[in-house]
Amino acid sequence: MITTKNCVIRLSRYKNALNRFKSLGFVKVFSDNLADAVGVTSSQVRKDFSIFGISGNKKGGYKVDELVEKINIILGKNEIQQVILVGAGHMGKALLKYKGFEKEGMKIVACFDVDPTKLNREAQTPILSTKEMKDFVQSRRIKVGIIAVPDAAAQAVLDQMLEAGIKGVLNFAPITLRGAEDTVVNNVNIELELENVIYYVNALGKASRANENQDFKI
Amino acid sequence: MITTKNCVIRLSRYKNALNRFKSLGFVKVFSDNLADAVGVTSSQVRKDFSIFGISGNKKGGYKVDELVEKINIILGKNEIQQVILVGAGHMGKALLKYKGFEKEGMKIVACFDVDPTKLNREAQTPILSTKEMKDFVQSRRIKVGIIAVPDAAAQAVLDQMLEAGIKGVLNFAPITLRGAEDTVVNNVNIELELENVIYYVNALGKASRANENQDFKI
DNA sequence: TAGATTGTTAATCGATTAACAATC
DNA sequence: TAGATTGTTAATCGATTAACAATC
Repeated sequence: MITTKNCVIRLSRYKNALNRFKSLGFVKVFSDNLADAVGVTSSQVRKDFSIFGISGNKKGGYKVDELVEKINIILGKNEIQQVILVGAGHMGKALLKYKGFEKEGMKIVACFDVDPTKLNREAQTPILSTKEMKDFVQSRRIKVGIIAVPDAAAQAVLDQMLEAGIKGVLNFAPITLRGAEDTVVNNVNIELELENVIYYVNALGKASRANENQDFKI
Repeated sequence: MITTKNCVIRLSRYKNALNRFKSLGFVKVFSDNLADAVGVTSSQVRKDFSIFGISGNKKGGYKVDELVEKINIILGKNEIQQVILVGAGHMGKALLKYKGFEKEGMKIVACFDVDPTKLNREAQTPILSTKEMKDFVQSRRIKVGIIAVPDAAAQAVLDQMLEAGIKGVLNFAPITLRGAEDTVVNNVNIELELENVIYYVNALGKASRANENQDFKI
C-alpha cells in the first residue's frame, strides 16, 4: 500500500465533510459532492478512495454512514486513542482544556511537566512529574504524545518520549524535530505558519500595487 | 516570480537554521550545511534561493548575516508585523501569552471576543469587543489576523475580518475556511494533525507486525 | 592553479487530473 | 434502456534532484 502524507490528510477532511453532510440529512454522496466540500477534484476523491481500498456503487455514489465508518477504521478512530501531553505551560493548558480531541475520539489521559509547582494529581486530567512519564506510558502502552514545551527543551523531551515507547509525536515547539526510523514526528510550528501568512499578504499587496497578480501563485 | 507554498515555508526554516548557525559562531555557510540542517538536498536550497533571487559567492558559500537579512526582507520581517487575534478562549489566551511571536517580530496588538465577561481594556494586550474590531483594524491598517474561536463561529468571524480589511488569516478553528480572491487563509487544524500522527503510528505498527515496512512510505 | 561551490538547466520523480470503459 | 457515476489507466503537471559549466 503506497500512501502519501497528503492523501491521509485529505481522508480526514473527507471525514469532516461527511459528518457535515450527515448532519444535513444526506444518506449518500457522490465524489463530486465531496470534491466541492473539500476543494479538490472528483478524480482526486475517487483516486484517494481507491488507494485505501474504499469502493462505492457504480452510479450510486457512496453511502454516507458506510463511508464514514470505513474512513474511521482507516484512521484508527474505531477506538478511543489515548494520548499524553508534555508541557503544562500556556499552550499545554489550552490543549488540556480543548474539547475538540474528545469529540474526535482522542483523549489526553495525562500531562507531564518538570516544574513541581504545576503538578496536580487531582485534576480531571492529572498533571504529573515528567519523571513518572516512562512508567505511565509503559504500563498503559501509550503510543502517541504531544510536545508543548519551550524549544530549548523539546529535543530532550522527544528523546525521553521515544525512550518510553511513544511512537508518534505532535510537536508544537517551534523547532523541527526528527524522529527515529520507526517513529513519526509531526511538527506544527505556529510562528512559521503566521510568518507564511504575512509573506503572502505582502506578496499579494505588492502584486496588486504592481498589477502583476498573474505572476503570483499561492 | 513563480513561488510555491512549500518554498516559502522552507525559507522560514532556512532562516531558523541560520539563526542557530549564527549563535554557534558561523560566519558563512554552504548550501550543504543548510540542507543538512533543514533536511533537504543542497540542490533544493540553491534552487529555492534562486527563485527568490538570493545569490551567494561561487565557491565561497553564503555569508550568514547577509543571508538572514535577505530572507528577513523577503519574509517581511524587517518591520514589526501587527496582528490581531479573535477569540479569547483557552487557545486565544495561550496565543496571547505566547512569547514566540514577538521574538520573531510579530506582535498581537489586540484581541477581540464577543463575550463581555472576557473583555479587559487594561491588559497588556487589550481584549476588546468584536464590535470594535472593524474600527481598530481600519485605523491601524492591520492586514493579518488569527482566528481562535469555536468552529461554529469561525466562518462568520472570517467574514467580519475580511470586511474590516484583513488580508491574511491564520485559522485555528477545526474547520477549513476559504478566503476571497485576494486574501490568504492558512488553516491549522490541530485535531487533524493529531489524527494524522495516530494514522501513521497504527500504520507503522501494522507494518512492523507484518514485516512489510517496505510497503509504507511516509 | 587545483579544488570546491554556486547557479541553472535537464532529467527524474511523484502527485494530480483527464478520460473513458465498465456498469448500475 | 439511457444517463450517470465509479474505478482505473494514461496524460499532464509541477516539484525535486542530478549534473555540470561557470568561476572564485
